[in-house]
Parts: sequence; structure tokens; C-alpha cells
Amino acid sequence: MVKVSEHTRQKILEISADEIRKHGFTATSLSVILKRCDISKGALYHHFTNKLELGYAVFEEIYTPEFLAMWQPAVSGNDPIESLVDFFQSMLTNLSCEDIVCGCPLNNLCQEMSGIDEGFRLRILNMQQQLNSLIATNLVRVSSQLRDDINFQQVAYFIISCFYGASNLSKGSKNKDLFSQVINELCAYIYHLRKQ
Amino acid sequence: MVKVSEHTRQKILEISADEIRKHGFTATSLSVILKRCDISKGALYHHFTNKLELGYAVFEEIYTPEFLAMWQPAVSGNDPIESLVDFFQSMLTNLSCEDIVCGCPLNNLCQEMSGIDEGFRLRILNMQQQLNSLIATNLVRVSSQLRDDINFQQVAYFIISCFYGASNLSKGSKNKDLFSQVINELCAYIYHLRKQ
DNA sequence: CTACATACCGACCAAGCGGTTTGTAAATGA
DNA sequence: TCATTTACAAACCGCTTGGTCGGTATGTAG
Repeated sequence: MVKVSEHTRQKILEISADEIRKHGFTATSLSVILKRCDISKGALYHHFTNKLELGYAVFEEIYTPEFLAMWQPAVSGNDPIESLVDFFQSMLTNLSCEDIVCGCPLNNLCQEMSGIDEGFRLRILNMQQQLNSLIATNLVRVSSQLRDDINFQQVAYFIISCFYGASNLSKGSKNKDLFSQVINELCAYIYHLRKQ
Repeated sequence: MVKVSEHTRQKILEISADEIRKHGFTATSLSVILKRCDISKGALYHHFTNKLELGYAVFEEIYTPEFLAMWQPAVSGNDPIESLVDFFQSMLTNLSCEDIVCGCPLNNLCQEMSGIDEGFRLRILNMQQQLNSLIATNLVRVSSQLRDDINFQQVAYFIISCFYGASNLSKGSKNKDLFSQVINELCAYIYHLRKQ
């Protein structure tokens, strides 16, 4: 049996996710969320104890599954190198300029909230470690095809860093071009992981 | 002849720079600055027309020269490749954990302010382009020693991205380790720019 | 029909924000 | 010496923020 109020809760989560994605957590105003949801403050505080808990719920119930689904093609398939490159190249073709400039919520929240709130920091750290493990173990699978001097964890973190940095860098220029350049260079780097 | 009030102005700038570095521009409170400077609101608004102009002044008079001085060793010297690697390696030894977790003000402000305020965005973009040019032209100088397939602008942006991403990534973990790993991998990448 | 929980409304609150205004002591130029 | 500007101090203002609280309509179980 599905509770009726679940619909309200979901709406709050989705709109909050959208606001936080666009403006960050701190700059997201509850009153804006209330207006967009067309509900009262009482409704929101019936479902969530405070703004921070709402933020955690958004992270766990919206961003986490979204993030895992997004990266899934990058860390599956027979050829991890090709999967990674395809994944990044598909970003170049599929993502709009606004998407890129808006950036990855995980990266944004990491920068904004890590120093302020431990709850956010640990959730973010956990996701980053998960992603790192996914990439690293996937590369290990085909280590025989790869160079001998590779530190898999280090390479995985390097790839994530480049992605983070690329989206940060393109925020200043407000266009896809910088992002494309960095991602292309990243793909060249990834190819070079193979035995020459 | 030096104006007496210049001392007050400098103090405001330096303390504001410190606050903005630690908490970002929006989260920096004027009242905190006033307390730390031990001055009144009247003093601050005598020297700066509003918070935004104070922010611009901090960027231009504190962050910009600091940034250029910081990167200078990376883009000078006889061997650009070695200079870059030395520069990054010296960060690993010289920077404290807090420094790393706090991150580069340019990167932080880029993420926080690019989407909010054009004045900040253009100043940041300008600095990034300057840095990119410095790195790229420095590499061009020794292009005969480097691989033939190098796109210098792209490589320069890639290096900056990795640096940005590394400091972002380490914010979540609150220690130097992740930063070190990414920087080490970046140095390996930089060495690989040379002809093999 | 009664009793109680759920789901929500909307007025209200204290605190903090950036910014304005009024006032004044000190420095400066004529 | 006197008028004027400089360099502040401090009270004040409107506004927004997250958060609380009393009330209420709608179920729902006994």
C-alpha cells in the first residue's frame, strides 16, 4: 500500500534536487522550493526535520542513484578502456552547454559542503571512493593489456580529478569548448594506459 | 606621499582575502571582517562601495599577484617539463593539509561565483587564460624535445584541470593523500610529453 | 460514532545579512 | 586661523533566512 503523502515527498525531493544542482545547497532557499512545489512550510517540515536532512535525502535518494546510473556504462563492458573513452565522448555529444556549466552535483557539493558539514562530506567521500573502486577494479580486470607501471587506484583518482577539473574550468568560460579540450586530452591519456 | 588611511584599506583587503579563501565569497560575512579588523561598518564602506567591489579588489590586489607569484617558478627556467614537475612536487612537500583542503582561491571562486556574477567570472576567466598561455608558450619553447602530436593549449588546460580536480577531490577526504596521488600521476603525464 | 494519527496550512519568530545615514574627530589646504 | 575634506564610528533599516507552533481537514481503526 502506497501512502498518499509519498507523492508530496517525492515532489519536494525532485524540486530540491533541481534547485541544489543549480544553486548549491546553501544558496538554495526553502521558500523557493515551497513556491515551486506549491506547498506550505508545514508540509515540508512534516516530511523533513530540517534543511540539512532534506539535503541528505536529496543526496541519497536522487543524486546517488542518478550518479551510479550515469557512470555505469563507463565501468562495464568488455573493454574498460574503450568504455571509459566512449563514456566521456558521449558526454561531449549529449550534454548541453548548460549541463556542463552547471556541473556534476557531487563535485559541486564536495567543494561547497565538505568543509562545512560532516554529514555531507562523508556521503560525498563514500561516493567518490565507490566510483574510484569501480574504475580501478574494472581496469585491473584487463591489466594484462595495460602498461606494467600502472597504479590503478591512482589512475582512477586521476581520471576523476580530470573530470572534476574540466567541469570546473568550463564554468568560467561558459561554453563547451574548454570542457571538450580537456576531455579529449583525458581520452588520449586513457588510451595511453594500454601497452604501447 | 602615502595616505594614512591606506593602512586600513590594506588590512581590510588582507583579512577579507583570508575569509573569502576559507569560506568563499557569499559565506563571508562583513560583520566578521569588521570584527577581525576591529573597525566599524562606516570604515569599510568608506573604502569600498559594496561587498562585491570589495570582492573584486581582493581578487585584483591580493589573489592575482599571489597567484602569478605562485605559478611563476612553474613557467620559467630552462626546462619547462622539469619546472612544472618540480613545481607540483614542491606543493606536496610545502603545502599543509589545511592549505590543500582549503584549495586554490581561483578554483573555488570559479565554481562559486562564475554562475552568479559576471564581474567575478570575467576576472577569473582572464586569469585562467593568462595561466594557460604561460604554460602553453613555455612548452612551445621546447617543442623540439616534445612529442609531435601535442596540442599545447589543450595540454595546458588539461594540466590546470588536473590541478583543480585534485584539490577538489581532496576536500572530501580532508587529507593530503588523494592530492598526492593525483599530482604524482599528473607528473608522470607531464614527463610523458617528452619524446620517448 | 468516537478517538486518534496523518498531512498540511500559514502566521509568527529571532537572527543575520548587506547597506544607509547621521554624526564627529582628525587631518589638510588656503 | 578657519573652512573643508577625510576617515572613520555607531545606530539604524529593510529584507531574507531557517525554523516553530497552534490550528485544521482528512483519513482510519476500534
